[in-house]
Order: sequence, then C-alpha cells, then structure tokens
Amino acid sequence: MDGILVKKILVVDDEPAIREMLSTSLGVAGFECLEAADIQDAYWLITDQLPDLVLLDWMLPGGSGIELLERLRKEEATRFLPVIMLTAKTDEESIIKGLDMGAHDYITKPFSPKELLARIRALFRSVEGGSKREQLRVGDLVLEVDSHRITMGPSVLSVGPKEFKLLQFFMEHPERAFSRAQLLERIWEANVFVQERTIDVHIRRLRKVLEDVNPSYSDLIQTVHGTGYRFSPRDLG
Amino acid sequence: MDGILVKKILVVDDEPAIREMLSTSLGVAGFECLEAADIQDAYWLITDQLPDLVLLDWMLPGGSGIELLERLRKEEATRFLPVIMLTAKTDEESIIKGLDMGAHDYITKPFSPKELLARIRALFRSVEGGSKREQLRVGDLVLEVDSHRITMGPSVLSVGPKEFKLLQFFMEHPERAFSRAQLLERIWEANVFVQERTIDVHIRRLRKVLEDVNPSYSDLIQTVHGTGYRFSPRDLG
DNA sequence: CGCTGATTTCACATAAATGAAACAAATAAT
DNA sequence: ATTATTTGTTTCATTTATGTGAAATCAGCG
Repeated sequence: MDGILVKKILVVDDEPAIREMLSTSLGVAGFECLEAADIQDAYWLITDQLPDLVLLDWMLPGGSGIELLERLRKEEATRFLPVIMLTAKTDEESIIKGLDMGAHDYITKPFSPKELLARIRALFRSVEGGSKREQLRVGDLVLEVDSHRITMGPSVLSVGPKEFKLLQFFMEHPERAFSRAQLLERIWEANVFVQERTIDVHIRRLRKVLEDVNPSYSDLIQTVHGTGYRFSPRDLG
Repeated sequence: MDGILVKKILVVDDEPAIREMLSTSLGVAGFECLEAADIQDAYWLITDQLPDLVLLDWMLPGGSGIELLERLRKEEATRFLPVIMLTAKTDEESIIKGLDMGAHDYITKPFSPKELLARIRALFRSVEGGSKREQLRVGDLVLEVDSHRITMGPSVLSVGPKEFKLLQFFMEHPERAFSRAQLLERIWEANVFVQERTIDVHIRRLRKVLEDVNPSYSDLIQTVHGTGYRFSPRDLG
C-alpha cells in the first residue's frame, strides 16, 4: 500500500464506450486501469485489488453508484478509499449528496479528460500529502526518505534496510498501535512467511540504535502488551 | 492541528461583496472566517494565523492568486495548506493550471454556495481522513482506540489488555448494567471457560487504576447488586 | 440484630508475552 | 572466493498478565 509506483484506478461505468475512453486516457497518463460495469463487479474488484482510486458513475444497473459509495464508507478497509463521482447528474442536490456521502470530488458529464486528469493528480497529491513527505522528523530525529538516511543532530544513524522501513512506517503513522501481523503486512513483501517474533528482533535493533545515540529516545517505540508496538513521539520531553 | 474545533478559512478576493457573502455563508456553516483583499494581506494572514483552508481568487490587485499559491507550495510551513481556487476563469487551461499548481479544488464563478460548502467539507474530510483517531472520553478520561492508550489529563494510565478491553467496552456502552456472563462473552475469546469471579478481579484492577489517578473516578464502575456492573459517567461531579 | 448470599480484596500460582542474545542462513559487497 | 551485512530463527531469562481460592467485607432482609 505504500511502495506502489503505478496507481490503480477502477472505472465503474455501464457504458463500454466511456470505460474505453477513460481506460486509454488513464493508461496514457501512466495509470493502471481496472474496469467494472456494475456494482457487483466493482465491489469485487475493490476488495480484491484495492485500487488507489475509484471513478464512479451514479446510475448503474443493479444498484446506484451512491449505494456502493455508502457501503465503501461503512467498511473499515475502504473507509478512506478515494472516490470521484463521474456522472451525468448535474443538479446541485445530487452534487451535494455525492460529496457529503464521502466522494472526494464530483465531476459532471460531459467532462474534459484533461481536467479529469488534473483533478486525479490533485487528489493523489492531497491524499499522499500528509503522510508521504520527503523528510520525516520527530524532535531532532530526521529520516530522509529519498537519501535513505537517518540523522539525529550531528550523528548519523546506521540501520539495516528493514529497520529503515520499519522506522519510516512508524514515523508516518505515529501514535498508533500496530500488531505484528499488521507490520509484517505493510513492511514486508507480500506472500512471505516470517515468524511474528521476527518483528521483535527488528524492533530491538531499532531501539538499540536509537538508544545508543540518545538514551531518552529509546522508548520512542513502545510495546503495547498483548497487541504490538506503537511509535509515540508524544511523550518525549 | 488535531484538536481544533472551529476551522479557520481565509477568503482572498478583491470584491468586498463576494467576501461578505462568503463570510456570512461560511460563518453560518460554523467556520471562522478571515478576509484578505490582496496577496500581501493574504500572505500575512496565512503566516500569522495559519488558517485551515484558503479560498483563493485568481485575479487580484498586486499579483495573481496563482502566484500566491506557487509561493505557498514552495514554503515548508504551507506546503500542504489546503487551497481551493474560486475564480471566474473558466477555461480548461486555467483550471488545469490551477490544479496542477497545487490547488485542492477549483470552483468557477458563479458558484453555488451549497456546493462550495459540500466541497469544503469533502476536502476537510480527506485531509483529516488518514489521521483521525477514534477516541472515547468521559470527563478528562480519554481512551484512544488506535493508539491503545488511556490518559487522564497529563497522566497516562497503564492497564493490562483485558482491563483495556473492559474499559473500552464500558465506555462504548455507558449507563447500562451488564452481567458477568455478558462481559465474559463480549470481552473474552469465545469458548473459554473462566470463572465469573474473575471479572470481579479485573473490575477491581480497573477501579484501582482509576482511583489512583483520581479518587473521584473510582466509582465510575458501579456494582449492580445481583446483576453485575455498570459504567456510569452520569453521576460524576 | 444476626443471618445469608453476594461482592471485594488479597496473595499466590500459572500462563503468556516480551526482551536479550547467540546463532545460522541468505544476500550483497569487495 | 571471501568478507561483511543483513535477515530470520531459536533459546532462555524476565517481565507482565491472568485466573483461582480463601478470607474479609458488605448489602439486604426477616
């Protein structure tokens, strides 16, 4: 969910012509495109492929797009999945309803493909904006994503790749307890089988490095007994 | 950035009439409104007040809105500050330019105030989306579900996993008596055989932790003779 | 009151989770 | 090919959490 380079976009529309048009247009722009003609297909693809964005028509056979949106917002896994309504319903009431139901943007047909792309880019920017920064910092602990470097004041911390990813993940999601399973899912490659206790070891290594440089930073990574670990800048001096 | 209740919105437009209209409209919707008539004022207000959102006109005296946007995006402090372009420039090229320059949304005049509000809500939702933490609170007792933490004012309460679940369950269902059997069913794993008396002990432990931090909170968990226990915030001082 | 059953409290045994360290396999670097 | 680095597993020590029994206390009631 983090290291994905090519974004997957799901187009949900019952008209093949529109799907076709969007598909090529999105493809040219460098996105990977999935298609669904009705709600069932769409829902299945969403849960299976977890796209990065859904372009959703309002009127669909077998249930309206709004229903799908409503359902997505209710379920934990898709609560924050970006959705752009792309529909012929242009009346103010529908627009407001769509947005208030949880759509991130609402574009009316006919639309300009270029504008659509610009809005998609804007959406991805804002979604990633908060978390995906070049530089993550907590106190004087600085993690530079690009240069792959961790510094603390004058000293440079040297950690292994796994520890780096681990720390990056933690710094992107502070104040939140993660189970070992979650950490494995999100930091390790998919489909690898590693013991959960392995996490402990990497945690230990990370803690040690932090501790060596500044003892008070050692409990930046806290254990949550019975649950997992939490990165908590909060209770630093 | 988290505990802000009333969002501040800065309206940047050179026409007093439009500012006035937006100001009242936003005020009614529960936002706090700042106004600026030109780029200088706008920039000053932004750095000084750090609003949560900027509604930005394109054509302004003393420099275009786009210039301001460009500047905001360059500076670290305002890189992710939400901006909605609100302008009479309706040509596709301008829209795309505005969005690609870093605007989160682009609305053309004349616009529907209701739609504007819906878009503002949508924007705030998506900006907060990732970081929104679920928390339960009673008085100054706060249980954060995600971070798996319980605090009371400045002090952090340390409890075991079972006690945590117990308190979470109680806080989710206040003012309601539960039998020990019910509590066992809902907090313990299924198919485990534990004495009902065990509940009492965990209740005791929870009470003790609460009591240690604030004596008056000790009878937040009340015993209902012959039935079980009840979490009752109601009769606190 | 004095009885009865329910509840609280405590101390303790057991179980479970975590930390630390050493080791071996895999991988990359030289 | 050799060396260093990284990664994952295992083991054992330690901490923390959990459940139980028994005594002490409490609430309600004739």
